[in-house]
Amino acid sequence: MKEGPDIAQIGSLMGDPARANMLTALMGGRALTATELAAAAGVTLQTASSHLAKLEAGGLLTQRKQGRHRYFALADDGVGKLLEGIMGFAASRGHLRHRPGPKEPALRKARICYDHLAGDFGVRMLDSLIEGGSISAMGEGLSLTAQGETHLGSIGIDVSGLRSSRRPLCRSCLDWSERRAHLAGSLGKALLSNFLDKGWARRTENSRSIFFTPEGERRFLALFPIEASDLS
Amino acid sequence: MKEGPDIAQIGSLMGDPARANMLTALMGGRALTATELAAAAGVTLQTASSHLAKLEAGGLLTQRKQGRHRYFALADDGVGKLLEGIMGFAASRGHLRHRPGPKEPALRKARICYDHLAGDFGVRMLDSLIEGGSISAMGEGLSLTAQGETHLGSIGIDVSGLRSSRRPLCRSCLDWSERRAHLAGSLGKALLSNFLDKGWARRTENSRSIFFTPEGERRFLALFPIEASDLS
DNA sequence: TTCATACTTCGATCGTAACCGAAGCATCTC
DNA sequence: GAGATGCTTCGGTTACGATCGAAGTATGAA
Repeated sequence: MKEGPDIAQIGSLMGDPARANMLTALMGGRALTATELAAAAGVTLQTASSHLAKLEAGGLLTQRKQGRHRYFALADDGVGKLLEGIMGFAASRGHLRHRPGPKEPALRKARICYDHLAGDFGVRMLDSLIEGGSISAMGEGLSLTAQGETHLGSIGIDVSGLRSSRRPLCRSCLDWSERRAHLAGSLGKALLSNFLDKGWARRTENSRSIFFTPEGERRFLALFPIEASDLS
Repeated sequence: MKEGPDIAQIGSLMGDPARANMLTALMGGRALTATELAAAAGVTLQTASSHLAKLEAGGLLTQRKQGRHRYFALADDGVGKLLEGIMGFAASRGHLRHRPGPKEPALRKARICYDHLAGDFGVRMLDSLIEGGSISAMGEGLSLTAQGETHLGSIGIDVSGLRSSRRPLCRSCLDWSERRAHLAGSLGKALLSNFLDKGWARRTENSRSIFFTPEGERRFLALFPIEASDLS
């Protein structure tokens, strides 16, 4: 009866609304200070501090001191993957915090999922890469083709450099808003960075949504075309 | 701030030890009555009833009335997948309920993971199928080869029948005890059923562990050989 | 040094939810 | 029908943990 890993510990860590809000905020990928996280969770600084200590002790967060600030971030991309998995599940059961605020549509269109692009744009990008033969899909697995390596190289992605990292190049990640897969892994991260570097898009403050400039959106859509017969 | 799916709801559902024990018990794959689950969780029947109602309302469980019994089971394999994901994560962070009881080694050797084989034997089986060319792996994706279809057909697995189901044939599932992948999906389920039908192994009462008979174990190991140069 | 900012620790309050006893339904057996 | 079993609902207790005020520590600025 006392066998196996303990679900309850991490469950209760994520089960508190304040902590869940903090984790969701950190899914934005960048490290945040205790004060910022307190604001995101809607609690005072003392309370936030206590929550953050628990999350860190639980192995979900890491802390980095920098001057008089303490920056917190998700411990690794395993945490991000887990959170996205739970979000997808929660969405599938209708557990939405659905006061469909003004930022909601922007979030569905394009947002950051830990370190890569998600939402409508993220799903479209992967679909287009598969249709164009740059990525081949097998079950839940994705792999970059030789053609894809050339293609992405021409955009400015150094694939061979990514290959040397310990992290998988391509991973599929279930998108909670679209209920379909988008591209994660080091390649997904590199692509998003590429768009941000080129100025096609930028992050927004205090939200996980990604804002595409009109020009950036035009170029993105041109770069990742999809079949007209899209039924969604 | 109030954007996206609500992690906290399902987090708190799994965060209570009694409920976590119930869910873990149901990972055994078979439906259990309220009384059995109360015993598994170590609470009285009234308390269990309340927990079960919450889990059902949260979409994690389904209920089936049969006579004066009520059988509860995981709502679908999405729940199983989620739970296994969390177990793997919890194990990776050392969140074990580790009073390494007498049943622990048996659980690591062979256990049921919702509906398929996990543990050392589960990992070995997948490794062997990949080595033998029956399954090809690409990233996290798995697919059955033509050779594999013939091979498994000779054991008595009707692959074409499985293909017609809506559920994916092959899926990789991260094993929390071995920290490597084992085979899930409808094929994983069919293989386990096959072993049970042949009498090679049987389920144990009140535990997720799978007991192999000496003869069954011999045949299993012969059927799924692995390279001698196994470093584990 | 003095003051301000960032954060943690302590202590006390308070609400919620887990828990069980007892009573109430439902279903099966005889 | 009467009695047993399986489970739910109700009511009241209890304990845990989330919360914040206040005080304490660390870092930086003046």
